[in-house]
Amino acid sequence: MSVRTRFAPSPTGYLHIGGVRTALYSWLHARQHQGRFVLRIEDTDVERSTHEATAAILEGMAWLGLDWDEGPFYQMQRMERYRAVLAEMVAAGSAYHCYCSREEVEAMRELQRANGEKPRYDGRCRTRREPRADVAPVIRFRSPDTGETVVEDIIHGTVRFRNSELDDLIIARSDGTPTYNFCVVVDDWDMQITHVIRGDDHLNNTPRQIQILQALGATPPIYAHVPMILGPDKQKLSKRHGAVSVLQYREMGYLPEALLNFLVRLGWAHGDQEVFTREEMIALFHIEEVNKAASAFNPEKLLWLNAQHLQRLPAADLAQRLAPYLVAQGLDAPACAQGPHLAAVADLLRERAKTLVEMAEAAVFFYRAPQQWEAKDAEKHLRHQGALLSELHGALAAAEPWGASAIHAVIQDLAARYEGKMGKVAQPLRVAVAGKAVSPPIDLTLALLGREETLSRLERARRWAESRG
RNA sequence: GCUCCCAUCGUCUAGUGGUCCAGGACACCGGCCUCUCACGUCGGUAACAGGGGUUCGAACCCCCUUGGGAGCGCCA
Repeated sequence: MSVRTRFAPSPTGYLHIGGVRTALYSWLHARQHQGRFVLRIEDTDVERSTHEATAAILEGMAWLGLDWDEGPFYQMQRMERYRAVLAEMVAAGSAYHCYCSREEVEAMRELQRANGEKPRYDGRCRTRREPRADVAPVIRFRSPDTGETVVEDIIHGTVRFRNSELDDLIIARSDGTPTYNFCVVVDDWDMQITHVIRGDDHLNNTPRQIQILQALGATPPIYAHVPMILGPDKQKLSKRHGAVSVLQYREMGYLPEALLNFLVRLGWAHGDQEVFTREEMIALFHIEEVNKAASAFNPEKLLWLNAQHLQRLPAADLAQRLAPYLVAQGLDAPACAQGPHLAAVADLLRERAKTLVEMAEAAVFFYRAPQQWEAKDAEKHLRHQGALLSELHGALAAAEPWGASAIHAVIQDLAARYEGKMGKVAQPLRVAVAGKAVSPPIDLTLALLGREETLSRLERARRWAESRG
């Protein structure tokens, strides 16, 4: 049988980092087995589900390149099917109507808790014959009282649950809508999911789902419960840890492949390899090698990985990814088209930027002359340098042909006359042109900027220096 | 409280009974490179939670303790 996996988020919020990792593992598993990856939206919680959340999930998946082969399926559109299965189960006696009020059940649980027991429904409606006229019943699954249910988990191994621990759970609300544990089972069954890969917070639900599957006469899928991702402080990952939504990472200038690479390594390793391409992940990842322990999210390592992937991107590709971030810096397309070739700029900037946002910030001066110089840098490198700037202007105006080596020669010649240090010349030049004391190598920078723009910026700096004495 | 899961450097991990006085990566600290900032490179600090077993031998197997997490919803 060919592999079929699924990702089944509920649209009650953004697509978060933890969800992405289980999606990634499921996707990877399907891809490496030439299987199918199914996307299913679990929207049966009408109260909390929103269209915005659904849209954010789809957008996040698309950005990450986690493409699905089937779906998205929406559970709300499968109500008829659920009702039919529910009716069959009631008819077969594997489920029954329960007329207990919420208050009654709550009182029951309260008492059990007081006695130090695990709160559970006692099954008092199992044998009820007559419906209560004034209450809309829920439907409960009739769970076996004896024996045990065994989960064979790819990651955790064999996990045993005594059936006496599991009570008769509600599978349909009093308004007739089915609940989570029931929907997943029917869906995974109908969609012929072979491998259920999900967070290990679901491990405790699994025996119940297996029991329902058995009552339905279906064969349970293979389960893999992956550990959770914690915040850097080892606490449950939440908003106070900063970004948890994938789309925020896009905003912050991360590459999807870097985020995926980071996530795949959280709980899994392939020897000493740290950097993986999408193809390598598909080829090398194995769900059975995933760790059992939860792992902490490490933002510094993600940043480093992002830099690694920035390093490896072809220049043209890099430029294309960078463009939207330039717009965010206030540069429009025409402005960029007039300046130096973006691929060349990006290529120059890549090894000193860890995110696309940083790279965009560093790229701005190539397309827009600095409005003012960084005060400290101007004070240190421009002031009293009128003569030097003037000489530089003259020499660069004469440099032939305009290019890094000619520019380099100009700087060297001048440096020989200014204490012999390159820095004595390069720094004033850098501040004049870039507006600050940090930029890529100055010869390469000027070569890209162009002679005309360079001279005009130099001239402005010279006037400033002379006006300041 | 009950049930289930988990436990190697600060963090991500390698390690599946001897080749481990525990390897790699991020971060951190130092050197080198250098026109700035970075990149790169060389080196350093740093861990098998504790206690019992099993074994000639345990990071690796078993048990207990401790610590962490999850579940116990007409949420998913």
